[in-house]
Amino acid sequence: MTPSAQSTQPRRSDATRAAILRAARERFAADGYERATIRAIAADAQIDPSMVMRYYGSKEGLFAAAAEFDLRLPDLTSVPPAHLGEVLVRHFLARWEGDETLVALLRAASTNPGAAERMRGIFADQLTAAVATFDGDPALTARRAGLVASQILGLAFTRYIVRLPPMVDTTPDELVPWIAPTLQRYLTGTPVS
Amino acid sequence: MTPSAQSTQPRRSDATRAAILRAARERFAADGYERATIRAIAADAQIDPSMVMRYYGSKEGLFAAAAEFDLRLPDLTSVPPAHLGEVLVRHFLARWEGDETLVALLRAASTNPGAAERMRGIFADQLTAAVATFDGDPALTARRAGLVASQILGLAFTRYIVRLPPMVDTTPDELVPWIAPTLQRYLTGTPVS
DNA sequence: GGCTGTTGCCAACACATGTTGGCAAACACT
DNA sequence: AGTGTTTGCCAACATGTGTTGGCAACAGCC
Repeated sequence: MTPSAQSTQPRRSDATRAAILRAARERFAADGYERATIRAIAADAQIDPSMVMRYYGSKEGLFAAAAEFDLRLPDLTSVPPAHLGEVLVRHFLARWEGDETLVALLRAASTNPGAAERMRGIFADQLTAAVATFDGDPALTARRAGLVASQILGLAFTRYIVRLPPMVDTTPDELVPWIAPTLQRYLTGTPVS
Repeated sequence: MTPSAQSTQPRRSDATRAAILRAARERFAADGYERATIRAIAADAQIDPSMVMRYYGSKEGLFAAAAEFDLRLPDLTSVPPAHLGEVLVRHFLARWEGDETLVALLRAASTNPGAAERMRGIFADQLTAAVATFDGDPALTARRAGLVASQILGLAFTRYIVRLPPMVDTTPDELVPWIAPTLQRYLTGTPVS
């Protein structure tokens, strides 16, 4: 390790590292944490299993690196309040169609405590923070974010994990008019008793 | 095996079978399919691991027996149409608070294809059938059931699996007025474009 | 009593897993 | 050319897994 700035020197093994990460994301998404073996990931990346250990320390470390995930939520203050729900569904659907990281995280969170913890962090921090930008009541804010998470994750769970036929066969454009009003009410509505 | 009626003879090992099943449900619910080992289940039931094999054939067979699940949906034709959503949330929350079978199924469905298949069957058959009793349009019926499943399973996933704080700290009575309108619209509403 | 089927446990097998240490080749740098 | 570091592979270890076969104790029945 160089004592001075070490972040900007490209290493010769960067390609290998990237290949491992890509294979890991694929396997974790397809098989979940325990079924995705280091040997299988290494085989996909066409390298030796011991390389994975050297570069990522352990299986947990590899998962931690592979499941780095940013919701990339847009600035909600610049969205017309009446369109918040629609913007959010569209954003989420677009965000994880084609990026298997969230599926990997979702599958792993079911059985791996560390993954569940990370999932909690992502939604508690990023989503709650976004909701807080336009919601005044701090007590309600967390609940609103939790409710949105329940519908969003339920959508992902039924569509990408369980693969319920009616949820798989429906296009995002067909889904939006159903889901958007739900999120809209969770975000800006008040429960009627 | 007796060639005649064999279903009504109680066996001496019924207590053992039941203990295994109870321990299996607990372990599958707490750890998921792969982490729940036959040895741990046998230890919980205070029995030898080989007994599990003799009575349930294999780990998959044990899971199949432990994850038998009936939603026990009420007759929806006798429910005032305007209260369908509320009745359903209340029913689901009551149904799986205290019964860990669904949690076991939910966890396992994330990584085990067979469990996912069973989950698909449960919701496709039982829920879609229930919706069909009051919904006229067959094409829409499946979609309505899928949408309800997405919110219901999302609720269970965030509350019992990921354990998002705002969803865990909320009582069923507080949850109902938020979730009920969602289900109500999925069941009887029409999407606005 | 004797006999048959059941219940239970022990020990072991075959295999897959995460993980480690050593060693050869390729590289970077003087 | 020479030296230290990095990259990669091979072989192996320790452990945990589902699963199997054999053998003792027991219950039920003639």
